[in-house]
Amino acid sequence: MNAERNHFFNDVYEVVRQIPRGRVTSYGAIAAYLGTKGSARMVGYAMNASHLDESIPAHRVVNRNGVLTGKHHFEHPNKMEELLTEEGIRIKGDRIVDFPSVFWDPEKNLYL
DNA sequence: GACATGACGATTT
DNA sequence: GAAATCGCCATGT
Repeated sequence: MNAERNHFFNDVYEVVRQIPRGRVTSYGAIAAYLGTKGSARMVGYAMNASHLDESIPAHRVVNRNGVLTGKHHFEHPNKMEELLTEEGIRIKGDRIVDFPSVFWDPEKNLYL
């Protein structure tokens, strides 16, 4: 069948899996890394479907503000914040403290 | 196939 | 500096 159709989802999942522990990245960064093929929204959309795959640390993906926009899509709204805190990331409200410091850019750490 | 929606982002008001 | 607006494009109805 058309594996090409899912190319975007597949790529997004792969990049997300490469995120080191204690780091986070943004939807836009992933989209930019894959190219302009998909906008940041598509990344978020892909993550929505990621709930089918347990291997995807979706909690390490936040929006460009460092806000846990997708926490409500987890098993429990607190799960995302909890997981990040476990990895040494401090959360204030729904926002990551010192976000640029824990930000992981695939373009700077991954080589294609 | 038109209409509405969405885990975003950048720009403008 | 917060709120509103447009652009992005796949997915569901």
